[in-house]
This record gives sequence, structure tokens and C-alpha cells, in this order.
Amino acid sequence: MNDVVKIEPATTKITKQRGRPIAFNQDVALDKALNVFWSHGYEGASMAELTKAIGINKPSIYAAFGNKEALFRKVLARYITGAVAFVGEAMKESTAHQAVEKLLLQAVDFFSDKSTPNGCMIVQGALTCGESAGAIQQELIAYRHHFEISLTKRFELAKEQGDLPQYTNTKQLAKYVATIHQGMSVQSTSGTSREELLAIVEIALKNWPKH
Amino acid sequence: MNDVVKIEPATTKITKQRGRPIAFNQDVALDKALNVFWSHGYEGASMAELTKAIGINKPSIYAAFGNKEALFRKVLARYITGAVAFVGEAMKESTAHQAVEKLLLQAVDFFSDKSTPNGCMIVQGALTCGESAGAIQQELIAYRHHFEISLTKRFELAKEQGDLPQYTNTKQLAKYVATIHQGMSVQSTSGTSREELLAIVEIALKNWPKH
DNA sequence: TTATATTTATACCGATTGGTAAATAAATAG
DNA sequence: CTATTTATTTACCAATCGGTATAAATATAA
Repeated sequence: MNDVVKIEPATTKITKQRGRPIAFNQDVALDKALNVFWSHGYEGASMAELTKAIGINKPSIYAAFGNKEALFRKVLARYITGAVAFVGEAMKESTAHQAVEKLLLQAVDFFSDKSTPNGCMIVQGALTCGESAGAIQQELIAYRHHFEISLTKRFELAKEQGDLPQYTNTKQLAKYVATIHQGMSVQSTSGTSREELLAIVEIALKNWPKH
Repeated sequence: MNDVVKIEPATTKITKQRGRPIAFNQDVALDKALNVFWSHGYEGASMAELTKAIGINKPSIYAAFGNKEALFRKVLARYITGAVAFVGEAMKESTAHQAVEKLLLQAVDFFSDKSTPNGCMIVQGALTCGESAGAIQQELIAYRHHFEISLTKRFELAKEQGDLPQYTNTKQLAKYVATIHQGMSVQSTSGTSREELLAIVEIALKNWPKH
């Protein structure tokens, strides 16, 4: 639908796009939309504000991305593979403790980055909402659950490798870490500084399970 | 304005209300409105849904409470003196550790109470929103800050009484406890069970400062 | 009874919501 | 050139938003 090139089946010859060319970069547009959704949430972001921020007219948005919900899903996908990709990276640390420490410290950097809105869009994008946003609310819940599953898997690996005690309840520990992360997101949205967030991480990591 | 009785200045004789009597109980109406705001947040709760839930027509709501924002503030005041009054009670425990333990355990009961919506309205009532809800958003931020100040004061007292080490940074410790609480609110809203919330509290309390 | 005060229910207001029809502009194909 | 395709702009849509004017209903006061 939005392919830039079309390939002729028989000859594989590249044909130029027929009609009027698109006048905006879709990834740049998604980044600008991300900024609005991140700041105001799914419901709090109006199409009027999104249109103004992206800098193109509404019919162009609808032609390129579908409707508001589809736009949000595409923004969310970009947010996950871009802004919060550090979560997956942190899991690659050599011990569970190092992985969580890196995760939370990077989260502090992420939350206090002055070039982006505060907090995490997956946490506060649609925590509460009207019925029309119910599908997005559930989608974000699913993503947060997915985050806990990633943590749980990492902790299971740590148990195998011996850097977490055998008695560790990995799901509960994952929920604890997720709770800290989500609480920090609320704190960040409320104006908590980088130094204060760091202090929270320091306290939260003191009780790491010991052998 | 909404006084049920009027007192004559000179004789202090009680005169009956003149016009048509109010056909609904204001506190009951506020409780029903609370349920809607708590579930869907300030912006996500429409006047249409509030009207339906309260069971009276819109002009009656506006006459009794003002506008949507004033209604929310009155609901919020009732929420604080009613549903979440346990927060102040928990601070009266004899040690800081006991106070926080009671606070978080009562929060678990509160979050998993099936007769009320999940999570805390002060946390998720307007975490993100459009510009028109900015004042409510700031008010909720102020209430969360007030919660931290209460915790800080309790911890200062604990330092004086010797049940917290002298080196304790009470503000940071308060922020940690608030972060756990707010994270648990997000968890509750996402469907986390009572047992899982209890496990989070257990882990969170393991790292309490020791002498 | 009549007058006054207050709440009720009905119907409506302008503004904003997400979303689109229709016409114009800009490219390629032949 | 003309025809075709696609994206743009403008203007508009019905539905919902928070909020209210108006008049009927229900009480007391005299």
C-alpha cells in the first residue's frame, strides 16, 4: 500500500511511483506523534494536536496510518523498538543483579532525558480511560505483562547459572522489579529529579536475594 | 448555598426550607461519582456517564456541585477522608517499619477490594491528560507529594525515637515507599491479584534500614 | 388562595471529538 | 499533449463534549 517501489513480476524492472509523491517522512511523523501521545496519553492527545505537531493535514495522516488507534499502535511499535530498546539490552548482562541494575539505571536516564517527555508511555499511555480507549488500555497492559515475562525468563536463567538462589520465586521478583519501574515512571511524570530517581534505585537494589 | 436549614439571625428560630426539596442524597451522589472517576479517570469519565451513574439529571449535578472540575474536587476530598483514610492511621504505628508495613498491607487490601475499582484514584486519576485537565493533574501531583511529606515526617520521628538509623535519608526513604505504593497501584489496575501484591510488599520490606 | 422560592426534567447550546468527501496539485505512462 | 494515479488541501460530517436556558413541579409563607 505504501510501497515506494513496485516490482514488475516478469522482468523485476523497477518502475517509478505513479502519482503525487508523499511530502513527509513517515518515521519523522511517527516520532512527532510519539511525543504527543507520550506527553498526553492516548485519550488526552487529540487528532487536532497530533495534526499540528506532525505538520501535515488530517487526511494525510489517515491515508498513511489509518485512524487514531492505528496511529497509536504504529507509534507504540516504534517506541518499543526505539526509545525503550534498552530494556532488552539490559537483560543481556551477565548476572540477574547486573541486569536489573542496568535496567533501572538506564530507566533513570530515560525518565530524566530532557529531550523527551517524562515517564513511560506504556505505563501512563492509557492507565485509566473511557470505553473508546479500552482496546489500547488492554494492549498496554499486555505490553507491561510482556515486560514481566522477560524479567522472569532472565531470572530463570540466573537460577540455572547459580547467580540467584534456587528458592527464588522468579515471577514475584519480576513483579517487584516491574513495580519499582512503574512507580518510578509515576514519580518521573510527577516531576521527580534524576538524583531522586537514582536514590530510589539504590534503595530498591539493597534487598537483592543473597545466597 | 446548599444548607438544609436556615437560621434566623435574631431569634435563632429554625425555618423550613422554602422551595422544592432536593430529591437525592449528596454524599450518596458523590460516592457514585467517585466510582466513575476512580474507574475511568478525570478525563475518561464523561458527564453523561456520571449523570447516569448518579441517577439524577445534569442540571441537578451542576446546581449541587458546580461543574465537572468542582465535582471531581469534592469527590476527591471525600475519597481522601474516606476510602484512603487508612494512610494516616498507618502512620500512628509505633515504629517506622510497622507503619510502612501496615500502610502497604492495607494498600493491598484496598487495591484488591472487589467492591471498589482497582488502583488508587490519586495515582491514576489524571497521570496524563489533555490541557483542559491540567489543573486536576497538578492537584493530584500535589496530593502525592503531600503523601511523601507525611512519610518523611514519620521517618523523622522514627530517627528521634531511634527506630531508624541516624544516617537515614528520610526524604529518599519516603520516595522509595511512595514509589512502591504507586507501582502497586499500576499493578492493581493491570489486574495483579491480592496474593501477588502481598508478595511485592514482602520483597519491598526486606531491605528496611537496619542499625 | 396567591406569591415566592427552589429543584426538577426537557431540550437545547456552541465547541470539540474522530473521521471523510470532494476538488485540486503533482507526479508518471503512453 | 492527454490520461491516469496518488497526495494534497479545503471544507465539511455526525456524534459527543461540558454546560445551560426554560419551564414545569413541589415545597413554604402570607
